[in-house]
Amino acid sequence: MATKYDRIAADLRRKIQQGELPPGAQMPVETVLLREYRVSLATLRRALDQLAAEGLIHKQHGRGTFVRTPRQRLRRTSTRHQWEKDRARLPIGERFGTGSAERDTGLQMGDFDFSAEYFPDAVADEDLAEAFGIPVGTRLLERTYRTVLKAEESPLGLGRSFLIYDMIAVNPELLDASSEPWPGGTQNQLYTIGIELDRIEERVISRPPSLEEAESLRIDPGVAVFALRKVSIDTTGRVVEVADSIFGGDRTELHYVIQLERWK
Amino acid sequence: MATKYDRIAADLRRKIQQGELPPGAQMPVETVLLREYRVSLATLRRALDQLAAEGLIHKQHGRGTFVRTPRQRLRRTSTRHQWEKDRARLPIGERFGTGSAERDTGLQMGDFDFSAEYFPDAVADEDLAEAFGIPVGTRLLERTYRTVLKAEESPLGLGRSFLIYDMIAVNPELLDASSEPWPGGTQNQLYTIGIELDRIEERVISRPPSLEEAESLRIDPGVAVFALRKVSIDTTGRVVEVADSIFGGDRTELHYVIQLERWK
DNA sequence: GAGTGGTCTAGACCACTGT
DNA sequence: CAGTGGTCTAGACCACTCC
Repeated sequence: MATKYDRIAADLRRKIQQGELPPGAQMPVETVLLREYRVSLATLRRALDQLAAEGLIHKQHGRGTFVRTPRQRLRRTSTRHQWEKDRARLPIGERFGTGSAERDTGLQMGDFDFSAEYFPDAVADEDLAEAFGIPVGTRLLERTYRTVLKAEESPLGLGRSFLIYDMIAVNPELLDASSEPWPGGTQNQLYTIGIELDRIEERVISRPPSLEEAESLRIDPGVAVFALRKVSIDTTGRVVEVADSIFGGDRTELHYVIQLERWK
Repeated sequence: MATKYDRIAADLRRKIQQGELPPGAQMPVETVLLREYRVSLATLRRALDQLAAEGLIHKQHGRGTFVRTPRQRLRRTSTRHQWEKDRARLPIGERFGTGSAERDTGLQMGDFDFSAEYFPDAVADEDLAEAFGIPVGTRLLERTYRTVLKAEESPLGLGRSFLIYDMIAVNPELLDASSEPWPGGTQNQLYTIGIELDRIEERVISRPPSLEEAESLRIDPGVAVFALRKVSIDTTGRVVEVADSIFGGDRTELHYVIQLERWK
């Protein structure tokens, strides 16, 4: 026999998928469900936690439990990098207005709240030193990003980017957080100091969110995150940027195109 | 104040990371931990479930709870596709011996148990029909794979691949499961019927495992899986293969290289 | 059969949100 | 303050593994 919590979860899942409990609706409160299913609180909560891990419902302490709008997963494409490179040398007027996040989501600049903080006194720890191929303790510019969709409460993703301080300091504008959001993105910033990217390497793992990540991404218990490390390598083979991003696992879809060389 | 289960989980995590509870060792049994931390069973189990979700421990009903060997995450690279394409036209002797899974892991053919099942009477459902761009009901060859590392209990991944039946039937060998593992992989199989791939598109999401997936991948409660859909497109623009793979989220690392075009 | 983890109960009390 | 979900307890009984 399947467990009680499995059967309760399956029953509620069916009610959601068949529209009996429509998107946005408040779920019956725990006391009602307890009466309805005649189980103990622990059993009921286990069933609800299962649905929350699937991203079907969203529990809010003190407010209630709600059916999630079947949110389109945010698509993050690998072609964004070539697209960004193509625009990096355009005049500012053409760079302005939309960035790669807008391209991926099909939304406009104004739909986003985009906030960045700059920390010009970061230093490379062991992990970053290895990723860059530089000595531990090298001075870095650290930038943290948080991209929030105005229509929603929770950020799409969190990001931390690292650049080698001495490499970029030749353009003081790049050290200044008030220039954000920079039209054309990082690849244009690098272009202003004569750097062209050759390739980008991305490494993706899945893991449970940290406490802070779960909080700021408004992740329900049980939902994993994508942790993505992007390493940008320029045409001379140097690592010029290392960036770590976190995306909610229930809201994100990663999309990669691998172009193959023709047979001769 | 942090919760009790958070403090217990943090304490045990520290003991594991500091080597007090070494990899492979059995964790103290629940009754001991209950005495040690003076909490109720539900609280203790919540702490242990948290560690299991992180992949630090592995619970086995009836046997005990064990510290996981800090297993290297299996790296699955995007360059494997180009590598496989380069080998697709080599004579059989050179194709034999190692495939792309071996290349990614650095292991030899003999380290794997590789099993495949063929279902020549599959038909395209709505989802597959859309992915292929063919009518619903079109006949497909479905192949399911399970790659098991002999040194470990659990499979590295599960896979289901779909090919259009009429497209590949011109080479009857391709319809025969007993030819597996086919030296040179799917790209060589396609080469035998005159198909060259132009590009591969991969779509990755994270979600909780189904009951069957959790069972066959030996996934602990709370660990998410990567669900990867690979779509292969040939030089004429046709979709020639659609393959879905499932990887344990705590054991897998996806690696992508995005090569950029030079500025002119 | 002894020992392990898995399910489940019936409660108590706490913390957060809104009015 | 009323109403919601979050934490926690002290038990009972079940299911699986191994000797």
